[in-house]
Amino acid sequence: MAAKSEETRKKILEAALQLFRERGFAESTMRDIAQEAKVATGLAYYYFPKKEDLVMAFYVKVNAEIRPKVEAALASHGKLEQKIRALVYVKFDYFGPDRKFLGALSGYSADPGHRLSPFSKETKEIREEGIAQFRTALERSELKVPEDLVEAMPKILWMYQMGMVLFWIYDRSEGQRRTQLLLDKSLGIVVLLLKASSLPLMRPVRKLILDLVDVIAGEQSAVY
Amino acid sequence: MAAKSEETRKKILEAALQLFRERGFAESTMRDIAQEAKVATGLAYYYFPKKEDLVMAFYVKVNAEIRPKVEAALASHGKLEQKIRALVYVKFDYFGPDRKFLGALSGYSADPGHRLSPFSKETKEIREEGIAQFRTALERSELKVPEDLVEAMPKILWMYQMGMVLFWIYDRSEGQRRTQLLLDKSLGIVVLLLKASSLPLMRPVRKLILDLVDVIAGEQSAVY
DNA sequence: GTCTATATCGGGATAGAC
DNA sequence: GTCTATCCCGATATAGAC
Repeated sequence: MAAKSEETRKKILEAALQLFRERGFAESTMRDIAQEAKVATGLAYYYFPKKEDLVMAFYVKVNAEIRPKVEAALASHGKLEQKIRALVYVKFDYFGPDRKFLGALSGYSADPGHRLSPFSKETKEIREEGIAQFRTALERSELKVPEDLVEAMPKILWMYQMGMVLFWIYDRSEGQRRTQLLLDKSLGIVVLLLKASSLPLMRPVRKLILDLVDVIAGEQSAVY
Repeated sequence: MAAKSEETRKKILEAALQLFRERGFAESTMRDIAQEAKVATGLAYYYFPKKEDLVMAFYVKVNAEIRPKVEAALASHGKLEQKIRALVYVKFDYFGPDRKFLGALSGYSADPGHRLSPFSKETKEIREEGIAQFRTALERSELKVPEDLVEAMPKILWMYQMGMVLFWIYDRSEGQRRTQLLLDKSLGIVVLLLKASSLPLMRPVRKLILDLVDVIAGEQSAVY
């Protein structure tokens, strides 16, 4: 029975997240975290050998908590555009209080070699789940995705989402209006392009795009 | 006559850059740097109050050193595509030995609020110069840029370059072949799109794109 | 103004007692 | 599993020599 242990672990993680939210990642020391959780510093290290491990735990927690919200978003009626928008807004809503914290993390985002990067090996499972959300959105949409794009299109949409989230993180306009604007103006184009890409006429263009996706998310990459 | 002082400053900066190259940014301590430059730690701080200041000095140095190479690239005959490629390759060639170092810096790249970000206020001058390179490339090209795109197009190309450089930084394939592939495959599309955008037919699309650029590089943003 | 030597503060991480 | 005490090291400040 690991109930007690689970309890302590949770207590520490929660204290960490609270501090991360309040002050940001770098500004929260392991000492502070332990103190906030009312345990000894060493104990925090017992459960989370590195400060980064707290972040990984955060990722996993987020993923679990967000799942039902995503499912609700996907279950909604509405066209593909609405579904994509809903998926993105689930993240904005959920991460609302964590913008500052995410800002600190996004430093790692560019480096696929870093454990905490959304493109790393270590976050692969979470990433796959994120991509799957868009796969589902496409499947439940009015769009007939041509066979050769079935694999790539969810990845492209996931990347699009990541871009939006990154922009949102650093969007200092009140209520992140600029991000909303960007989403409004770009989403239409994106969906239009997806639709256009399905025309038989577009086959050569599709080939080009697929090549690009292959290079970016290619075998040798840390991304896949 | 500040010759002596200049000398010392240069010595420290050079030592720093050497260590940054060899071990990376975080791994080089001010102690190490001072030692490498054969001066006391305090002196390094006298010239560069924060470690970041060494990086800003690096940016400025790079900018000066790269200028003649850029001019050579722009003077070359060849079509727009060749000119863009040449501009990007100037950076790859120059930064070749600094890939690891740049990797550490690119952590800041996403945050426009950070001094060292290529999108920050503090790096504005350098950024403007980078954008101007593409403006010149366009002016000297066969492409007739429609009036309403004159401002945005160099910015778009600069962003494209930044993307390539970022990809290159983390490209672990030997000789960064994957980046070359990506450049080969994407550059053609980019130029094609630029050309297509000039057709009068495309006016509504242009409007959309300009709106997007406005939002991304908008007034409220840290970027402009 | 230029430089050295030394001190301080704080944070991640660990060893070992209970 | 949990705690206390401590280590190690980095950034940075400062006192004061030249």
